[in-house]
Amino acid sequence: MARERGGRADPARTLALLWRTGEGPTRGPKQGLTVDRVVHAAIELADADGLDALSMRAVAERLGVGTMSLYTYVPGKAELLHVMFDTVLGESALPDPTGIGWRAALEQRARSDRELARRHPWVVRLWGPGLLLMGPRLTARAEAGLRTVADLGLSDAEMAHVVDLVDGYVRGVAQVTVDVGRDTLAGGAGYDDWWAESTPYLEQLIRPTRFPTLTRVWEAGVYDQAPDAGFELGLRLVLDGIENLIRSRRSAAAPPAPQE
Amino acid sequence: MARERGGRADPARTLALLWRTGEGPTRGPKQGLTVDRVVHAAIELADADGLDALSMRAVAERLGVGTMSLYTYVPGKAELLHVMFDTVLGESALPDPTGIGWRAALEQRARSDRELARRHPWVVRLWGPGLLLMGPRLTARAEAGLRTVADLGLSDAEMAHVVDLVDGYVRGVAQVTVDVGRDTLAGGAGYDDWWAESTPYLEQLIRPTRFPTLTRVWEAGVYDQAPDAGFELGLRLVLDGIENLIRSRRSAAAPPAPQE
DNA sequence: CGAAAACTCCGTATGGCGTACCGTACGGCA
DNA sequence: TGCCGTACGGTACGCCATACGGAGTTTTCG
Repeated sequence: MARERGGRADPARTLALLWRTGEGPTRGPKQGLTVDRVVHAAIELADADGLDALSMRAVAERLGVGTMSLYTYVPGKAELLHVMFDTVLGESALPDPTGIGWRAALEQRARSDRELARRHPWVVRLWGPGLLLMGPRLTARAEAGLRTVADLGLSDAEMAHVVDLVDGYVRGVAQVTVDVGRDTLAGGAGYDDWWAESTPYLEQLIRPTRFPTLTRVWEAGVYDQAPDAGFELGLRLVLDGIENLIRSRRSAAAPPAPQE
Repeated sequence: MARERGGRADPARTLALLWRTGEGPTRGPKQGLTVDRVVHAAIELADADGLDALSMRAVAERLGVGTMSLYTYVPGKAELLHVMFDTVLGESALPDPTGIGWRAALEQRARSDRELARRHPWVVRLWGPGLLLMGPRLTARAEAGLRTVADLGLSDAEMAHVVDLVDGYVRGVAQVTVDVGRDTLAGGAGYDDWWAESTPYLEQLIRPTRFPTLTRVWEAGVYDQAPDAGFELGLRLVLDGIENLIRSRRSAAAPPAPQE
């Protein structure tokens, strides 16, 4: 009939895992591991060898237990990934706008996220796409983000969208920056290897006649820069856009207020 | 010694596949399929059942051939995904700024991409993260994008960053919008099912005392909206930011020039 | 105090995947 | 005509997540 409770795809069980609610068993042998040890082993493994190398076997081996023992602590791999994600989110700072203002706070938030993505390249593969479960850290992030832009004259929806915009921007840059390539790339060759080896062919295919602007920009060396060279510029533009919005909302609320 | 040429992870072979350069064999039996038929079968399959259901076996079955026959046309699954991606990119329009201006052109580009992501939810999983190979459509996109913001007084690098900013924004929204959940979600339950079933637990965990701003916004119903409700607002802010930049560059270059 | 119940650990097995290998049949070219 | 490169595809290998069930351990209850 209904799916067995306590198993996989059970919101109650998964949320209890994320929030570390739920008491352990009273009967039976002592547990040799903890959820935390499992999660941290998985995180270390993902940091070292990438998400694609993260298998239940590998995690179990690193912990010196049988593969199936992990399923005592975690309902399945999907849930493990969710907990890994929420755990590592805790490393990103949640700056308070009091004193420094909303713009500086959002900027710090963005930079902190970017460093998180550098430390743990695999998070960007879990962050953007797919369902995000509200674990304690993600919830704290959401609260802090909204608080940053509260009391600026924005509507509730606008507050949420503005924070999402900044977060999404950082995620987008991280996705092209971070060497996720290592995971995805066929053959195990590095990003630079592939790029270097394919350049001669590309230069033959991308003729200046058909792609004049692109070749001009290419030859100007723009694509030789680090792929996140535009991070600062983009962040500034995004924040400028937000500032525009805030100013317009403010001036609408308070009639006598010349701009600039 | 060196990896066998013509095999996998060979840039020459992969690029030839993307650009449809490279002549077929002269000897041997006639080929029963074409690269195009393979790619389109794979695209249909991904559209219908999601990326996770896309296996070489499934593609072969849909085409009525043995699994291994696919490897005659395509070096491996990774390369097939690259070709699928570049193929489907061709569906997105590349608006010309002449007449309508750069802002309207970028806006159309953004909207067109968003519809592409709706038609083929799986593209957002290939788009952002990982290495993007310069196939013909991606190249055309880059050219068109740069052309849109050429001659506005921006530097070459700024042109590239500005286009990337808009593209990245759309990708970010698409990633949270699109029902990628179907692929990733454990247990096969729908997004709404999961959300509905987990809400009571969430409301117990996310106490108003600890997360006052979040609960206020939550209770205002902001998160009941479609997840891409902020698309229009965010796009406007991003374009505003770009407009700021362009204006500042213009006024710096040409001293006596009233706008409009 | 003994037995049942609840629990951990994990060996084994199932069904998926990508793809290497190789035998067979084909067909253009010498 | 015969050669040899090629297409096709069966089989097999080594991964993966994980279902199932047995053996051993601890708590609880009769």
